[in-house]
Amino acid sequence: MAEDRPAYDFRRAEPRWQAAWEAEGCFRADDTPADGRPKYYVLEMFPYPSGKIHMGHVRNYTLGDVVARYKRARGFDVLHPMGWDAFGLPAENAARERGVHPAKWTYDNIAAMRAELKRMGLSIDWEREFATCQPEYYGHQQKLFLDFLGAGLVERRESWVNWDPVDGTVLANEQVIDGRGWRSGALVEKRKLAQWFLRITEYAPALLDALDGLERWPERVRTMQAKWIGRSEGARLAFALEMPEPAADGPIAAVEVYTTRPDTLFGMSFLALAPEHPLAAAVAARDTAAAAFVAECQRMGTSEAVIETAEKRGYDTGLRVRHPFDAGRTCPVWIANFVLMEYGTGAIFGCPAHDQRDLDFARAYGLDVLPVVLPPGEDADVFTIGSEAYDGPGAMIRSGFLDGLAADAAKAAAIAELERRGLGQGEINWRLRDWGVSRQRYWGCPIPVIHCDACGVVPVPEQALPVVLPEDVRFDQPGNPLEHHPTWKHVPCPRCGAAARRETDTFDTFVDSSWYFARFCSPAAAAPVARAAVDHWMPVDQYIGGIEHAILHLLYARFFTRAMQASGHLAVAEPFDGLFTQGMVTHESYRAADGRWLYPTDIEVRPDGRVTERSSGAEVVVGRVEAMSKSRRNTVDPDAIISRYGADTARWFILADNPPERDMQWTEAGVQGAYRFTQRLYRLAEAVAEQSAEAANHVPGAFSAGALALRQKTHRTILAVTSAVETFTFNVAVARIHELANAVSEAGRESGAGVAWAQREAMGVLTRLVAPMMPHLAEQMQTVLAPGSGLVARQHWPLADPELARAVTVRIAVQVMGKLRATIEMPPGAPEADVLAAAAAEPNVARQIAGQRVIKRVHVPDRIVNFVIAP
RNA sequence: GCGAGAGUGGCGGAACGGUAGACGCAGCCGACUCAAAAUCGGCCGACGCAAGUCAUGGGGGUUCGAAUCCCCCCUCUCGCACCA
Repeated sequence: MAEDRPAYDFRRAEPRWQAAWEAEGCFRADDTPADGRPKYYVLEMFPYPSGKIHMGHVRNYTLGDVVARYKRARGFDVLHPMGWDAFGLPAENAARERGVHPAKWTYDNIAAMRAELKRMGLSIDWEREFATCQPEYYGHQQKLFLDFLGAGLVERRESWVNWDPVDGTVLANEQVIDGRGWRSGALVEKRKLAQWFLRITEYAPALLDALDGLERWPERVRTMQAKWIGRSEGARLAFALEMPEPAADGPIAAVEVYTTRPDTLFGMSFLALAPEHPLAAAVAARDTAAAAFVAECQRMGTSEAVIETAEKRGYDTGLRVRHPFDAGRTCPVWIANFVLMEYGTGAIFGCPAHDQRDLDFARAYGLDVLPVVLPPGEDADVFTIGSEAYDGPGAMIRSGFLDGLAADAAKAAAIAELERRGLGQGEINWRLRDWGVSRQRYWGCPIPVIHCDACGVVPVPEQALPVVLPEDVRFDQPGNPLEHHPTWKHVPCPRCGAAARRETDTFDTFVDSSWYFARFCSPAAAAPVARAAVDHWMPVDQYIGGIEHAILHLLYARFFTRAMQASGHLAVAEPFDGLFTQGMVTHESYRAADGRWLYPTDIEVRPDGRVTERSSGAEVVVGRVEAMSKSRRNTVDPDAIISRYGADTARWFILADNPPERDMQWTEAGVQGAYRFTQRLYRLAEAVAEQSAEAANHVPGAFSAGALALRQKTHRTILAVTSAVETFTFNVAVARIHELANAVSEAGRESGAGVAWAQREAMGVLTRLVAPMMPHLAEQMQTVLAPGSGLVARQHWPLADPELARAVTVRIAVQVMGKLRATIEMPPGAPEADVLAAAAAEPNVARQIAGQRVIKRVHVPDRIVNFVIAP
């Protein structure tokens, strides 16, 4: 709890130091710096301006600020900008629900959040700030799109969207709840629309291969991206239909299938089509039951998670396909709700014995299960499949010319045979799909093309950019306001001059966030980027953000950077040299007896441990610790925390609590502990400054044992904290800082030679070690310890004296049979014979090995001795 | 459903394959105080008088030695392409 008159008054100090940094321009960077300092570009994922900053932001920007301030202290020229991911659905929802214009809502939110971020004392170059909803930004994005179009990286084609038939609107996946539109409650349908795609699949091999070079990315993010890109080797083959099926575009005689398991072709028992497959549509055209089934599948929406978790269902079309290797054999053709049109060819062959999904489907519909891969050690005559498919290695059985081959060899043999018969060929396939960027919404960057009846799709000429969103739009009817606007879309064709229509779709907001990091290098440039600036600053040296962006945002940004490279905007292929992904901020949740969620500020913890509602005194149920969310009301307002405890306290608690890649739990007790530490450090600085005033100027000739020990602790702490900051283990850095502060306090209890000097040295080091984490407090400590010596924000990171940091003795653990029996103190690097002798001489050890035969003596220098006794 | 991670005292966590529990929070005891708060000092995994034994989600394995490496399982988290 904040005392009435604390020793360190953060309420006065924090604004004062923020003003001082601002006045001295401490955090400004140049687009193309002239001095020779090495560059370091620190970037946190920029926020969506939702209205207020939340603890996730505080955590993200604290982590980034520690890196930025630390690197500055290490002599780097640091670029640390901030902006706003300002387009998106919530602004439009606010417009529909409250009648406020998206632009006003967004800019008001930005103003509020900027003020909150500034109170955190972040070392940001605010002169580079921009919002993606400004024409000065998105106009350049339109230029990039036109360049990509010119480079062949853009395509227009049809794809499926979620359609709300009542609201007459395309729905985002998150707006589809249990198959119904969130606002209308109407059953959602899938609809085909012509849309713009960026051809990210063109870069699939490059995006996959380059993952190996991203050594400063978390392994798990690289793994997730590799799996997402999903390279697979298999075969594409055609199954001839027994009878061609008439269809609108002419009869369909065969179905193409992509498979990674051509070795299991002899185990095939059915063929399954996606509900959107052309053959499924052809069957549905003449078969009302099929049409009903397809329609039902289409009501599931487009989300893959929903499709794959739904019960596996199918419809037997009555059609049959011929087996490619077995002329006499045919298999039924089903339409199945779990087959995805977007992957492969939209049709699969089912081998239930060796694929779990196929097996579940076969069991549900009584289809054959034919094992063709025999696991090692099994007998072919009795081996059967129960409820689990077998996808391990083995030898082929009941597979004609493949019999006896191992599965791998069988794949190659099956592909060779398909090619010989002209039925198919080996193929490398990618799970990654092209990036659909069209959105039927107002609050986004307009796609800069014009549709002309005569000329087709015509790009907006560059001199006509930016295509600016109209401001006079109405949200009182469903659908896209750009579509309804009386004049905006009506323009002459740039090519022939005839009446034409603007594209009314806007870009996916992922496009906005796919190049902002490049724009930050030269935010005022007349082109998307100034070449000299991006060449200097890119790539981002350290990117920091939530793990939830591990795939989409980071993959799109990687693709965009390559596309910008291909179109000559910059030289690098990869945007982020180092990546750190932080965990979420969580909090206990509270519920009243009647089920209402309560805010942490609504509750009270009684001395007896009971938790009650502040207003009524009624008992409160303490729920799980969960990610902070408005719906559960388990949120803590950063602004309130900063007002009550100060920015440094909030920053310190966030860093001290746990490793930053893990979820952290926000607790009141934790914040209070952090607050007490800020006060304690400041009091310690005052006490040391007072006691050692006369010691400040001359180094003592001699140091007592205690003074020397403190000096050693100080210099070891420099090494430990440096290494902890470098490895993002800030919680360990905090622990080491606590230890040094404890050591300074303890040293104060003796009065040996040089103690005061050593304490002063320690406090000077502490000031600079805490500066990246608690920058305001560090400045204040310095005014006490070394008045008039300038801003800590401009000072160099402390250097450890290697002589003082070196260990004088090491403690070696002595084990007998792997169990600890004693520890011994030895000089580092002591000869093995001495160590073993000392170890064996320990009474506890001697007792354990007396009368036993020692068959092995393990000695790991400076760490451990282990005596192994004969059994 | 598929893909990727995580799990250590009452709590957050520390620990190059080498003394499990650093540091902090909470708690307990003491000092200061008329008293409380703040502050300062001490104790603090479980069982045991002790020697010691047990203990890193559960079960197996590798090793002189496993929180750490391997296999199986459980629970939780993130992602699944129109939330950002």
